[in-house]
Amino acid sequence: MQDFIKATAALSDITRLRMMNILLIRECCVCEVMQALEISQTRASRNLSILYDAGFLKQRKEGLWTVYSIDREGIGKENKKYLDNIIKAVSSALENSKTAEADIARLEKSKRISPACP
Amino acid sequence: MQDFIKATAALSDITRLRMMNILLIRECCVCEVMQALEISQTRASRNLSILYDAGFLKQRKEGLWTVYSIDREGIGKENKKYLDNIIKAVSSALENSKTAEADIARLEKSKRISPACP
DNA sequence: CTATAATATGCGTATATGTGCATATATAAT
DNA sequence: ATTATATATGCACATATACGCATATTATAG
Repeated sequence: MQDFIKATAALSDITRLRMMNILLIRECCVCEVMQALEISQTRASRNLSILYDAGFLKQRKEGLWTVYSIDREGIGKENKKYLDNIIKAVSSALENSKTAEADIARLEKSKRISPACP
Repeated sequence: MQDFIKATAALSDITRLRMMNILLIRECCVCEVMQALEISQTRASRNLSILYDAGFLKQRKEGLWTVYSIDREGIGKENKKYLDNIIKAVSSALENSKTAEADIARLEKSKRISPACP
């Protein structure tokens, strides 16, 4: 029950919903999320952590980058069945949103920043 | 998108989740909710309103009582498809919760208070 | 080892949220 | 009308949340 509350609390924020929206398209490092949503680094990092703690995302380090993506395996687990239904709800909630569309448009131009991308 | 945020915010609270739990069993007036969850009148009324505003409940007046119940028709509507998935998530989140069980046990003894029940 | 770059985090602050108390509102009975 | 009862709501307060700024941490490159 507490896990469910954590999950719904994580989604009841527009910044994090927008993050789910672009992550449903493809994995992103923090700086790509910043670019797509046009938000600060702190804000991106903090909110991605919250989605991660709630069980929606997995993360991996790739050089200097922390890459976040939807944790499809974790979400499929029997003891967290509700996450699956929540993700479906997220998808249907994002339909017809101008903001969500604009984020995706910017996502397409977003790149990992500088030095040398793998 | 704002509606979805309202809906998830409504569910990210233990009191309101417990309310959904008992309302999934049967409709209740405010005083029955108070008894089942052992909470104050203010708390019951306020939180039921929040669930109502979020689109999960419908209400009707029956004499002095305000009776709340899950709004199954509203939830089924095409433009609020996500509510359906959220309700499924609620149900699966409530499985194996001691608190939820205790609430149901008390719900069975809960009655509309005094004068003359219809 | 030092410098640089991407991300994480401590802290302060503004705003939002949950609650109880007291009181208002509405309905029904006398 | 007056009274009693179930529910709703204004207000105050304590706690939680979201954010930016500055700084710490982690990893790469020279």
